[in-house]
Amino acid sequence: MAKPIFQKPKGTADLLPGKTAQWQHVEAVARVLFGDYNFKEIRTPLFENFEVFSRSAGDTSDVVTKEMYDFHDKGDRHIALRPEGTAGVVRAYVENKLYGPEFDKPYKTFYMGPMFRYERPQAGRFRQFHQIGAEAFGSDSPALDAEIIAMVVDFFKTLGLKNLKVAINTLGDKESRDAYRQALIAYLKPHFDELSADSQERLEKNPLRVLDSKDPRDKVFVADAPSILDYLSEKSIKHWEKLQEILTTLGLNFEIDTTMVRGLDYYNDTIFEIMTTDDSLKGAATIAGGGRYSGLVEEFGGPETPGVGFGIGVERLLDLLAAQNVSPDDNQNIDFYVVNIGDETDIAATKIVQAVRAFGYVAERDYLARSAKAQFKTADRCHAQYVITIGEKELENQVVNIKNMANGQQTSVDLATLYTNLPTILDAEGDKE
RNA sequence: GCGGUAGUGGUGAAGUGGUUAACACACUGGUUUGUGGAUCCAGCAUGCGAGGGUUCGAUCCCCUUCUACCGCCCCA
Repeated sequence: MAKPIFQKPKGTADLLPGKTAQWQHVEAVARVLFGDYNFKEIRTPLFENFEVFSRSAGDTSDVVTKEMYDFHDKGDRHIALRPEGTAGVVRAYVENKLYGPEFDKPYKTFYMGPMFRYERPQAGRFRQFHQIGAEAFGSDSPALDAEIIAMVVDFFKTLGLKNLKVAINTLGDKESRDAYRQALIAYLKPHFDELSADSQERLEKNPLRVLDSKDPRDKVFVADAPSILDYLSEKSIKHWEKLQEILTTLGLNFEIDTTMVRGLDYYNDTIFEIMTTDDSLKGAATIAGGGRYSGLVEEFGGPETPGVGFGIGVERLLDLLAAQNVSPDDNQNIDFYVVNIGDETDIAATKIVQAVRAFGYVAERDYLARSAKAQFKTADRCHAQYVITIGEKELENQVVNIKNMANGQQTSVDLATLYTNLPTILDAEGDKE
C-alpha cells in the first residue's frame, strides 16, 4: 500500500485548492479595503536578524524567550523566522529612510503573509500561521488609533462577520506605566503566597500580566487591583479620552478592559483586541490585536517616530467565517467538457478544448481514453454546463455535438463555426429556450 | 516547556491475541459494445502511523517515537 514517506512539519498546513479560494477572497477584500484607507502594501523578508525581533518584542516576552524559530545560517548569522509583522516593517521603515521628508506622514502600510512561532500547536494556533496587518508611522494622533480600529472592524464587517467585540485599553506612556507597575507590585506583593505559581513568576517578570490571569486564585485579587486609568499622565489621559470620543462619534461599539495586556512588550497608550463572542473558536477567540508603540523606530536607529498597528490572525478569521457560515463558495464548476471517442479524435479534442478556453470559458477534457459514459459522468460531476462530443464520425464530417447538460438538448455544430463563433452559438441556443 | 486523548483503505468508520480486517460513501469497470445524475453487478487495505519488545502467534498487550486534537503557559 502507498504510504507517504514525508509529513509536513509539525504545526504547518497544506492549503489545498478547495481552501485557497477563501484565502484569496479574504486577501482581496483586505487589499481593496486597506487601499480605501490609503494603506499601501509592503513585503519584507520572512526572516530577519534575530535581534530585530528580540529587541522589539522585549527580552522577557515569551515570543522571544521560547517561541522564536531561529537558527544559524552558513555564514553563522543568527537568523529568526518572523514571529510577527511589526518588527520587520519598522526595520524596513528605518533602513529605507521612509521617515524622509518626501514621504507623507503618517506613512501607512499593510502586509500579509506567514509568521512563525515555535510552539505547541492547538486550537487556532500553528507554527506557521498567517497574519494580515498594517502599520502607520509618524503621528501620535488618537484619530489614527481610531482609524486603525475602524479599519479592522470595517474589514470584518465587509467579510460578513457578526458577534464581534472590540476591547480597548491604554497602557499609558512610559511614566504612567512605571508608576502603575509599582502600584501594582505594591498591591500584589502582600498576597504573593496566595497567587498561582504562574502569577508569582509573572509578578517578577511582568506584573501587568497577572491582570490577564485565568486562574481563579488570581482573579480574586485582580478584581480589586489598582487600575492603570488612575495612573495615567496628563498626556495619556488626553489621548485616551480623545480616542473614546472619536470611536463613539463613529458609532463604533467598544468595551474598556483595563485588565487586557498584549503579548509584545513594545506597546504604549492605546492597545486593542477584536474577538468573537461566539464560542466556536474556543481558546482562539481573539482574531486581531494591535496598538500604539512609540519607542520602536528609535530603537532601530531611526528618528523618534510614533507608530500604530495591528495584526489579524488569518487562520482564526477563516475558522470564524466558516463557523458563521459566511465563507464564500468556491465555485469549481466548469463551462465545457470535451468528450472524445476513439484514438483519432485525441488531437482534435485538444484543439477544441483550447479553442473553447480562448473564448474565456473554463474547459476540460478527458486524458485517460475512457468510455463516453465515463467521460459524461465526469462532466456531470464537474457540473459542466455543456458537453462537446467528438467521435470518429463527427471528425470525418468536421462537426461536433454540443449538449446542454441542464436540459439534455444536443445540437450538431460545424467545427469551423465553433472555432470562430462559439459565444454566438450559445446565445442562439439560449434564445430557443 | 508541562498535562490529557487519539492514530485502521480515498473518506466516515466496525473489529478481535490466532485461518479470507465488517459496513457505508467515494472511485473504477460493466449492465448489448459512442452520452450524465437512478437501479443492479463486480473490483478496490498481504494491511491496521513508525520502530522496537512480550508471545507459538499481535492491528488488538508493553515501551519508544512521530503526528493530530484538547487544556496550561502564551498568543493571531
